[in-house]
Amino acid sequence: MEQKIITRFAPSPTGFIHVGNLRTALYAYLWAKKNKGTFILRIEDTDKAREVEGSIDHIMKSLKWLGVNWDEGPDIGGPNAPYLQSQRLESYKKYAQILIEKGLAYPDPYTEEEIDGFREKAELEKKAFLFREHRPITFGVWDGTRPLRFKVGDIKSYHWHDEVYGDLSAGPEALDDFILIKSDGYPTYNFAHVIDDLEMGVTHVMRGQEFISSVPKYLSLYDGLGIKPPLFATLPPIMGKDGNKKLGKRDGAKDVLEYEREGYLPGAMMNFLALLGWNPGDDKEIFTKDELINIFDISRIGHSGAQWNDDKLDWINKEYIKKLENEELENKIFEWLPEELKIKKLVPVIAERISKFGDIKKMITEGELDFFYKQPEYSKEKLIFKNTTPEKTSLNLKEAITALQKIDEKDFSFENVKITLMQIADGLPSRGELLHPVRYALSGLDKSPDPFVIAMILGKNETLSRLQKAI
RNA sequence: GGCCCUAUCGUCUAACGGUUAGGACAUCGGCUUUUCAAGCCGGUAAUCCGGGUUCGAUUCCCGGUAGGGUCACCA
Repeated sequence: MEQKIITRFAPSPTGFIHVGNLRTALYAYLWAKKNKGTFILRIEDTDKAREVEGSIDHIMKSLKWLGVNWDEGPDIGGPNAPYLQSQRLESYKKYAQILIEKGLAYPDPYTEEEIDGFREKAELEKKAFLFREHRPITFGVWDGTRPLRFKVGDIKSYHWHDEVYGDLSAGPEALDDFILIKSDGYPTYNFAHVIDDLEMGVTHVMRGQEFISSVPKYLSLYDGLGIKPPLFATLPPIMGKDGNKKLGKRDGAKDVLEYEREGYLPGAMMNFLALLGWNPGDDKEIFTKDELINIFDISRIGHSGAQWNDDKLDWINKEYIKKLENEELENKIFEWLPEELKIKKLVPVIAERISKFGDIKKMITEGELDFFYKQPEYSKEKLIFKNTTPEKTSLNLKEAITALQKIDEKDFSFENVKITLMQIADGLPSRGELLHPVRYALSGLDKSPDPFVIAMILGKNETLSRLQKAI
């Protein structure tokens, strides 16, 4: 029988998880679901100094919004509960004890100042700082008040396989006596995640490429513990939109819930995130969540960093808006509209003009929609098309009114208005001589939807009255 | 500085050594009912450089260069 695939996402509650980290969660989720496996949410709250109140809820809300649902986690429990590292201290102590007994862990005898001194010296000599070069000859007894360090057994080069990057290796410089348990009793990430992954049966560790250089450390710990490491799948970095820097909160990496507030669809965000560093191998770019789960494959994750691209995200989101069923589209758009603009006929006009629902807010503040519910104000001069005269314009408009008058109110559709107006316009030297003043009289805007749509939405009476007024 | 990773249009990327180097976003031009949007059609645009290996390198190897990561009692 095949081994069950178990993946996890393990954020620390130090604020919101930005969109870059969220991709890691997504890939781990997709891989688990594709293999009918388990996706675990584990909270790495071992740094009490950096912990931000409310983060855990915020993180869970973010994942839920995106549609990344966990099978085991702090809120729903699971066979390996608890899923908060701060509640798993006994486990770490147990394994720390094992390492101490093997002679592979020892209390750090130095003060922080002394270590800073070592570090500065290394920097001055342009060398990497290695604690093991200062390893004490004899180890004291660990009383829990000193940091507990791991003693690297074999100082050697490590070679390992990564599911994404292939065969990797690093020299002995990558190995060091890192801290297992801090002086406050909490484990470090380096230690805790290894123990948790072991106890939770995690088969694939997916994480950002910033952890590659630490892998030899983990490998040496697995060796010391005498356990087989899980498979590693390292993800390429996501770069910020302007620089080549890794995407971080400083350079604009946003909270996903910020995108929710801007009116992006979660499916579109998932789609976009999936494509940032992964591709299906063909030209398809728009996927439903199920399609993504079905087609996702670790082997097609790229190796190089991808730049965040809002344009592409907007395009994908628009594709998602186009796919929305009428009723859902209407509901979504109405959420952003004031009462007087909740006009059914307006929905398609707005829909084709936005790439995210937040754009509606902009349309409203810039007055682009006002004319749909109130008589616009405009200048007389602009009513006249290019070289025509006021007299000619008003003559054309009168002809239009007469023709439109003949359409029955209930037949005042886009098509009928268009046929009627076009018939007159085609008889003129330039169609604009009629179409421009009509459009302008109805909207009062330099840029607006076409006159037929506007007329259809306003209805026969309002349309005629505005044209009359223009004359 | 040590160690590590990466390198195809502006951006995301495709191309199990043999392609007119493909697609998408963006951009530019045209068309479609005057403006805007949408849509359709079309254009511009890339294998970082230098050596090998090979009949043949975007592809494999080496070296440069450039970018990124890491060297915490952070994860």
